[in-house]
Amino acid sequence: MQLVFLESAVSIDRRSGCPINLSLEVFGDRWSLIILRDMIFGGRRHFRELLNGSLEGIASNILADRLKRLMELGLLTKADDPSHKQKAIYSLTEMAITLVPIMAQLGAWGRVWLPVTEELSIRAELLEKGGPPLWNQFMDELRHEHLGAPSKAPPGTPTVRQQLRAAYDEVVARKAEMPSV
Amino acid sequence: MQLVFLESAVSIDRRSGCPINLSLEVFGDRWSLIILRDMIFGGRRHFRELLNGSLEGIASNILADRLKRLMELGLLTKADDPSHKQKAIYSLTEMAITLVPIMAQLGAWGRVWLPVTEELSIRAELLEKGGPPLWNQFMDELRHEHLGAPSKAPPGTPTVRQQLRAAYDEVVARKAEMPSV
DNA sequence: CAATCTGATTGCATTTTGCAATCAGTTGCA
DNA sequence: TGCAACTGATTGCAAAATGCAATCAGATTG
Repeated sequence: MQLVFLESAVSIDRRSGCPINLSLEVFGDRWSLIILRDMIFGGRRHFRELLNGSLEGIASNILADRLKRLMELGLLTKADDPSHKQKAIYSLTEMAITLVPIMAQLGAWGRVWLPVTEELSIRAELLEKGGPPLWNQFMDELRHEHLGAPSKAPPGTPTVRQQLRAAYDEVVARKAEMPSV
Repeated sequence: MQLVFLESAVSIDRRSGCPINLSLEVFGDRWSLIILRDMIFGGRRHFRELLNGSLEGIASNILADRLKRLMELGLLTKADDPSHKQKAIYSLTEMAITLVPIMAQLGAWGRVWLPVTEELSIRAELLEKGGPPLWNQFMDELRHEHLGAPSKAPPGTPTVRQQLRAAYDEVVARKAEMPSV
């Protein structure tokens, strides 16, 4: 940690000005992207939701550290929850919302080459098949949720997250019916 | 490190079967993707080329460790160099070649949000503008280079790597002419 | 007023990382 | 023949990151 990064208080190495290197310096660790994944696809906004909801079992000190770091890097913001004076709501910034295409490509690649489970990869499959139009719809929904942007969705259309959720539930239900398959 | 990963000798945690998580377990570190970037975009094939050529200055023990790991994960293969009995040539596998879209998206995102330098981001810009057709052409070229696949390129067309290199050289030349801009 | 829930923080042992130095075998050249 | 340079690594060591368990104080609920 040596050079000041942008105008924020976070410092990162800046080993080089290569975009791939700089991106790696932002999420080249085992947890940052997992947290963002849970916020983007799981809709989690609170510390406890992220702590207990994650399949991978992040430790609370690491979660606290990464949330702080992601805020300093400009990927998250934090606000008070009106319903509970100690509760904080974390929001994605535009910078984080535009990670959706990267998440989609990562998911698509992992689905092909790594030992994914069916119920957890159905979402990646849907996202891949939907392509950039679906990614854009999803990003618009996230802007509505997290940035208060006006919703562009025609009323009555299911949200992308609902579609992903429905596909997941369907696989889980099918697997429960036919446990041997 | 607990569970055996695929059929290889490498073991990784398998914290969950989520494709994004598994992808992160493959390159959720600061060096693996840098090495693959230098092989894909820089055309590097030897230990020394990777060691001395990288802008970020990887240490030799880390390079050795990551090359071994990437081989065990199925992203690289190693072969003897006929010209030198101690020299090894590293090749990308299909698994690694299909990272091109991820690299392109990472580069595009980093170019927008991080303090990249112009000469290092021109390639990301070109790759973004070229879109999937250019990515596919590039992947075909890599298959030809690394897997011995027949070349699909019409004779006389510049390779994608040549195009990227030319764009980089142009920026460097322009900046040398007008150092104040 | 006690139990529970909130978002953390602390201490500590283990693991991973990164730098510097070093290694033995191979090659090129005088 | 001899020796320097180059090959792909390996080793030792200090520093940093990680992960677990315990703990915290304030807010809310029953």
